[in-house]
Amino acid sequence: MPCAQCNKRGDGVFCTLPENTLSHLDASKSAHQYETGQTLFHQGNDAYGLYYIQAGKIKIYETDNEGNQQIIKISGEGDMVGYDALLSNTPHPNTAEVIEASKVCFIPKSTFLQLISEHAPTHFKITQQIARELSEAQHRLTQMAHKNVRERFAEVLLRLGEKHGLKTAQGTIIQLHLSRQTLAEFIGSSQESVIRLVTEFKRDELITEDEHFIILINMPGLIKTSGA
Amino acid sequence: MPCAQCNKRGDGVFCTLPENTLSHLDASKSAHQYETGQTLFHQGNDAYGLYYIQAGKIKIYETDNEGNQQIIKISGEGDMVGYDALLSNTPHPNTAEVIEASKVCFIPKSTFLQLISEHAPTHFKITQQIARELSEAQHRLTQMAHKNVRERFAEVLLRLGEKHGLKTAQGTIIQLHLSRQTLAEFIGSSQESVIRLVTEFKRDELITEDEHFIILINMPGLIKTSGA
DNA sequence: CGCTATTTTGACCACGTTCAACCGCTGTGG
DNA sequence: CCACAGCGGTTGAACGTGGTCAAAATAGCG
Repeated sequence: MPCAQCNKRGDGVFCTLPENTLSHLDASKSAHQYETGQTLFHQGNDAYGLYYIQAGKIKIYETDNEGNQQIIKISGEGDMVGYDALLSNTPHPNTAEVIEASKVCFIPKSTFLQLISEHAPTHFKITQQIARELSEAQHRLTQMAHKNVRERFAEVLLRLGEKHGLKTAQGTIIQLHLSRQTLAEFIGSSQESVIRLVTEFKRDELITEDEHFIILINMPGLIKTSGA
Repeated sequence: MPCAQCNKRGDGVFCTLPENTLSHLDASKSAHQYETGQTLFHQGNDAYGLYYIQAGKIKIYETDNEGNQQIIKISGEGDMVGYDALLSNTPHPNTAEVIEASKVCFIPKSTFLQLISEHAPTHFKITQQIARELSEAQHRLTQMAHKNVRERFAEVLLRLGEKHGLKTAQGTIIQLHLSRQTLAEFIGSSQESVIRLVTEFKRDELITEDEHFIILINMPGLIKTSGA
């Protein structure tokens, strides 16, 4: 599929590219289909290019030297993946694992770097995005340091609801299959604690579950529980 | 002082600017002296420009809604402050407080944005720096989530040693006056816990103190204690 | 020299992790 | 067709880290 059509989707970083740049992008990019469990790259790998998600879900996580996994984020349609390593010119600081069959475009490093050096508005949009992500990461650090597990869990549910939620009459359905273990890796906690919190949140009618999908049914309650 | 001379110091982001841009910078910038306790900006303030530290130390911290302060970093000579808000076009997500008498240059937002839009190499250097900072923030998140207070404290001492340390025969002197409370705000802990850790680390001959300056005297031991 | 802020120490307690056992479901092989 | 293994989820109990509270010691400072 030519970029000219494809780029209308997504977060718009590449929206303002002129035609000739777009065709150059077309020529050097490649698309690939990934299945659940595959990885785009591993922590420590060199960065060879930028990944752009056309469809699917990708989990970005960091592993510490004791093997604990900390989920940074879950990216979806229209998100870019791997740009941090490209830009800082370091190995990937984290791993990108496909958690739902995905179609992903790959843009080689040289093409990407040339693109941003020649097209300032696109470069600026990317800078903006990283700056926003930096603020968010620092905010999460503050949360992690000072909030207890219950508050962090409520917070994560709200964040997932915003990015991956489908609003229905019933509530906001988080459209991700997440095991208790995975949820625990989000908030830096244990599987067992997450289980007890889910039970509690259901009892307090903040959430329900339907076929492994968590549904947020009381946003104000969750916001209050998150301590915001 | 003209930028042409001044910029030779610092981290080199503005190194490669051509003469005419540099003189424009000269014309619109202003320098100011700040005393301990003053702030450059408060969390929630709009961003009016970029701050460039010529001398001194500035503490960047985020305050949560319960009043807990989480220190993001301590910036010193040659560091830029406040660029995240400028670039993401949001209010400052944190507060910049002077902790040691400082001389700071101020570059208005419009000048800065024009500068990076016209001079791609400088823009790219800034993007690189933010990307690196993003990686670091995400790494700290992982640390905060999975390491205990002792490990985090050792880690913070090492990080401070790298950025603000003076290597002597005696060891690495951290050239900052930091109260126990401030150290606690770094690692997301309590004053009392830090006190007990300092006592312990001294007993184990990892550190000593001289006039409120912490001196790292056993780097390998600290690295081991940090769990790396 | 008194007043305040910071540091220190001790005691207590709660949150949340860890360990262990158990349930329910699914897939696999005898 | 049933037995059994394997996996995710659930529950209970025990323990430990580290936060909180209170009070004393020390250091700064006008």
